[in-house]
Amino acid sequence: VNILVAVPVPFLPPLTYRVPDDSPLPLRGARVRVPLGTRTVVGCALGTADDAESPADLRAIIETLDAEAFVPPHVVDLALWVAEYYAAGPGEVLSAAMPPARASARGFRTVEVVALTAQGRDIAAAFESAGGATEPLPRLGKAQREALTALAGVPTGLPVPLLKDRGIPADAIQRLVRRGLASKRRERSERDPFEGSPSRGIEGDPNEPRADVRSLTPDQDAAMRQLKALLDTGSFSVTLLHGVTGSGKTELYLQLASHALAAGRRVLILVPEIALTPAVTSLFRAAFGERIAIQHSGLSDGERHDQWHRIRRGEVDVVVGTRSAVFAPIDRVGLIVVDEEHDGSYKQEETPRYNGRDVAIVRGRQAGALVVLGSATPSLETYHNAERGRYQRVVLTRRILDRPMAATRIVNMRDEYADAGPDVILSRPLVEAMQQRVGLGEQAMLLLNRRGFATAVVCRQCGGTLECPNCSVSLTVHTRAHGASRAQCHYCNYSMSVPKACLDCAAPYLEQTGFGTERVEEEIRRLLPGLRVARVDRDTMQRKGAIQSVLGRFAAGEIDVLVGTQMIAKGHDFPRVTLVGVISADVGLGMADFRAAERTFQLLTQVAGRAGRGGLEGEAIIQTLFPEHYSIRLACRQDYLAFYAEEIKYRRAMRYPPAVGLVNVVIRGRTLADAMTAAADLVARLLARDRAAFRVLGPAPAPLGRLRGEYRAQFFLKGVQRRPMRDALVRALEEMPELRRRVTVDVDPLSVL
DNA sequence: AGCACGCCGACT
DNA sequence: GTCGGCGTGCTC
Repeated sequence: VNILVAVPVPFLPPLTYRVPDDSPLPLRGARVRVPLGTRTVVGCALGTADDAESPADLRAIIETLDAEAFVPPHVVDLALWVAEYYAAGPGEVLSAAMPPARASARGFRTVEVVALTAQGRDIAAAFESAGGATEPLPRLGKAQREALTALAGVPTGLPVPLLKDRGIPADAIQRLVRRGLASKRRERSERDPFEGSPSRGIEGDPNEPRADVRSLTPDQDAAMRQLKALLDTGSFSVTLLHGVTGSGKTELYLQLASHALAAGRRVLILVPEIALTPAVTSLFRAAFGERIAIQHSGLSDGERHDQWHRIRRGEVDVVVGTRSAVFAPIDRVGLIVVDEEHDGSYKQEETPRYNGRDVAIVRGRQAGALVVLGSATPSLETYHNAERGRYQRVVLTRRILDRPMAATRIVNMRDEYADAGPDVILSRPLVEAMQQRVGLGEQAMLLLNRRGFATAVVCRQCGGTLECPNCSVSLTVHTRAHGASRAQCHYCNYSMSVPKACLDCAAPYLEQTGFGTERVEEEIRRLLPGLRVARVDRDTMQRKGAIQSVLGRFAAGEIDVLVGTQMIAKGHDFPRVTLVGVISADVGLGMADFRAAERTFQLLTQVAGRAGRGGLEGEAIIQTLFPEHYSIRLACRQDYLAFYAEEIKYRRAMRYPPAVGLVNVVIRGRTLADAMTAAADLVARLLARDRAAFRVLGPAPAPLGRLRGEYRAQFFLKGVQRRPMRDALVRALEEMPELRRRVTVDVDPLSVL
């Protein structure tokens, strides 16, 4: 008998293996150890193969690891659906659906660490004392020598990812290992922002006793009745729970989940990446106790592994987690909640490029479950589906306790520039408001979606900007601990010290322009020296526990003003925050991305909702150069319906999603011409197959024309149906196997940059 | 000439 | 992903 096996290798289709007569037949979903090339790997059995179509000389499986299904068969179905829809390999999707492969029972997240062997250290020393060496030195390539030097001073070794950052290819490390000059080992990783007990940290707000929220407002109660009725049908449906920020959606999730459990069905709750703060986690734990599993990105491989098996054994009734939890191995799912369904973190930005929200809907259909999509600012896709009657709609119009929305004020920065010069970062109204609020013992949050100190270094003589040598972007200036500053690439991590003179024309007139969060922090300290300021962005959050520590101090009132990127816009409740400032609402609006307005609207609405969540009245101040832009104007009025009406018009006119389906294809090459030629070739083959079902736009150089040293060409497929686009694309790619390594296919892309 | 690098195709 | 094969170019 022959079986099909999904192997954990990108792009490989299911492979056929022979099952020896004396071996048991692996069931669909069981793990099997199989030979693959010169290695052996663990794959997932998909079922018996059609013997007539199988070639005669098949290799045999080595071992069947599970007597029953390991991955539940319905999750195998789901994974295969995802593989097909997103044009990914079945093996790589199933890897996402399985617990991490090499996890010790109670292990931690691991990294590979390379260290020199005794022999390697001798060689390194010999290289160091270069001229004097009489020993015959081995011939080493540039890459290997760099690795050797990097490792020479560190007897304990360095993590592989770190060496990669320094531009040392994995291949060179492999060569050193094969020569016996270095060795690799696996080690616990220290980089774990959530490490420590997930239930510790900021607790729920003591000012908001649980009993207070548990009794539902009339608004919530009406919504709850509708949701329960839908759940009680026991069949598949999708509901948009459209509730303004602060309207108490989480409480509805909890009660609806209890209702599902009472009916003997299980519950899957998906949340955005950043949302699983200790506060939220403890809320769910308090409600469901032991029979809950919480999965977030900070779990170690070992913890993930343990939880997976707990769920698989049926010991868990509620799974709360980020996008990959959509593959959780639970049975009898009756309710799937996708909280903040519009959030970008549901989309995986590497293969398989699935959207957890959309996969949740497919899983709901498969399981006969109610799928609840919750948001204050639904994605255009979701609202469009609700409008067309494909989804139900349940609306929460009022905030709990009838709290007013924050008063929102727009500051036109053109006026500020006219009055106070072009270097203004904080407008006078914002500075005054900060001073006043903090004076009253309240707190402020300032948001700017741009890291770093300055966004560019410009030469005043030749007008050139300091660019990344590997990517087509300008370098961002970051200040370091000792006051020194470095110019850094946000895409490839390249960094250099800020030069004193222009690299092109040697003129010593370099100017730093544009500002990021670091500069904002400095500006507040300069203008309001008494205030206690802290910053939250990817740069300050490198250390584990850093986020929790800063947010904890902010919650405790030890910080007056918190500056940050959108990391601070989500998921946290700080009752004493009465002022939210948006430094530049225009970041993003200028981008050549059809979702720019939607993202801006969502962010501003969300941010304005941050202010005044306690008993105090809140205010939001939004600085912008385009006060008349509809996404800014309507976000200030918190008018989703008007925004939707405006935006959907634009999407229809331009034929962008949700009016059409979109597939983004990026092709990389060593030169732009190389990438463009390959892209044009692919497009020609696509159109040769099918020129009726979709339109092709491009190819054209990608907006980020060069990335990590490679040139990128891009084209789009637009069509009402996804299938013909995907089919034609997959077929055309099969004709050009040499492109396999250079192509990225993104079905339903969120970002097209 | 000998070797390392890096690209390319194969993997059932 | 990972391996081996192979063309190209560097260095002795």
